[in-house]
Amino acid sequence: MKNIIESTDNINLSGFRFFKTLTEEEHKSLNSEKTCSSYKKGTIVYKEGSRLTGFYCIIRGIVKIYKTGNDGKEQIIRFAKKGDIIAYRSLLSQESACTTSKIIEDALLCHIPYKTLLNLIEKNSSFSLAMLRIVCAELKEANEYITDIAQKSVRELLAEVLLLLKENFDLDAEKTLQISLTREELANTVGTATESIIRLLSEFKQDNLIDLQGRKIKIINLAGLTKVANITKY
Amino acid sequence: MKNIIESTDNINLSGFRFFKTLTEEEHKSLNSEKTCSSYKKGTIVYKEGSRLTGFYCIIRGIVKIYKTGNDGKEQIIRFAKKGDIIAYRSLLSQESACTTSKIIEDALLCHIPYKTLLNLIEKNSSFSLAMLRIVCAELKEANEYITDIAQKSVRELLAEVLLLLKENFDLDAEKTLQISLTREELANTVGTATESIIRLLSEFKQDNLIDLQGRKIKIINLAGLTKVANITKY
DNA sequence: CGGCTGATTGAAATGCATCAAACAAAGTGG
DNA sequence: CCACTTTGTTTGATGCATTTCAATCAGCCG
Repeated sequence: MKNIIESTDNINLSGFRFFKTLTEEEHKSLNSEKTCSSYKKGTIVYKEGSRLTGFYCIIRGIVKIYKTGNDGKEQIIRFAKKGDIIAYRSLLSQESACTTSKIIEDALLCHIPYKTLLNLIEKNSSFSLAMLRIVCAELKEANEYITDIAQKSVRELLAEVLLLLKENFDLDAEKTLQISLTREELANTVGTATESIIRLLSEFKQDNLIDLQGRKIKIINLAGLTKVANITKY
Repeated sequence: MKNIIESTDNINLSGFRFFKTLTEEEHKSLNSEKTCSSYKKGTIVYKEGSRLTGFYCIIRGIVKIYKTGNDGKEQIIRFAKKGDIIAYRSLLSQESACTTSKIIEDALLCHIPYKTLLNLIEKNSSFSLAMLRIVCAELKEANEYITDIAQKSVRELLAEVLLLLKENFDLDAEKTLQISLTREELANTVGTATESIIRLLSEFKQDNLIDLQGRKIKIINLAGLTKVANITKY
């Protein structure tokens, strides 16, 4: 476990939105039953097929969650960041993990045991409802992504993914996307070939929609990108 | 509401697996608070954007759940049958419906008010857990579908969809798929053009994987179809 | 019978994947 | 600290699966 570089047990989860509904009592036991660890970029938190002992709450850093297709190709399902929880789906279903999760930006995660989760669900109906709403929100996004991936061209999809990343990870003062992905990771999100991503990105750059410097992506024409993405909402 | 042809309030929901965890007391109030109605093929149960007052449990019949893409094309998310519940996702999130659901085989549905659902979640933690597991199961399938749709060829996908339909709706003694879809509906499930479905189906027929008689699809070579679908599991 | 929806086939156009090669960057070990 | 290996990026050329457009046909209903 050389990739877990420090053990930090003085984290308090009470501030995270996910645990808003807990009583003081519950907060106490949650904070004593959790285990926080820091993870280096590249570390795998859990693998497809492994048994899970709990779920994780992300204190900081970014995690990519992906499935391995039948041809071994990775399909990125989502990126999780501060405040998000991961691994809860398979845990609740009491199945082996059906995704792999990998740190893509140095992270601090809290592990919360299954028993603690079950206890909260049993004792605190507000928590259950909050939990239900989280799963429902993720299901909604999954359904929307199915629709997009099934109907849109790679060009539209890439533009949309850039916009989604912007929503989730924001831009800095120079409009640079605050998540750094390889071209291959972008390809594995969109479900296309790395070369296609490269070509489309440089087309977007030529069209003055974005600017590129290595892995840094600046979004310089939001409206234009939205148009390319063929999005009606927002 | 001319498409609701009868009102049947003598249905007892206690037998359905979804309500297994309810106490006798809860069964009673559930059965008194629900409203059952019969729907003709073609009827829309609820539309994208509409406000929901409750969710539905399917007593019999088949319902297709779809989203409308930005170009107006319908993307079928799933087919629901006896014992399944629909509309619960948007209801729990307290949002307008983000899918449309349409009867594709004459159906009998029970409407269960939001209040009743909330009450069950509040009072019965076993029910909450069961509910959570249902949403998690649907999320799992959605994630798997994302991976397939993003990575597989239309040919592989169609084979897989036929197999999924077989799992969910079975075959009769003559190996005929017990769900009848138009070519367009198949196309809207796979996310492709109707013409592609037609061509691929007749290729499958030529390869003696399936047999076609109008909308009836017979699966005569399960192993072969599985191979075409490029599936490792099962 | 005409009108409508769904199914089918053909031909042409194209978006995207694949393969190949070269290059850049970054980390490793002597 | 430099050669080496590895990993990621880029560009070009080619092929193919799938879309699109067009036309015809079959079945069904009022």
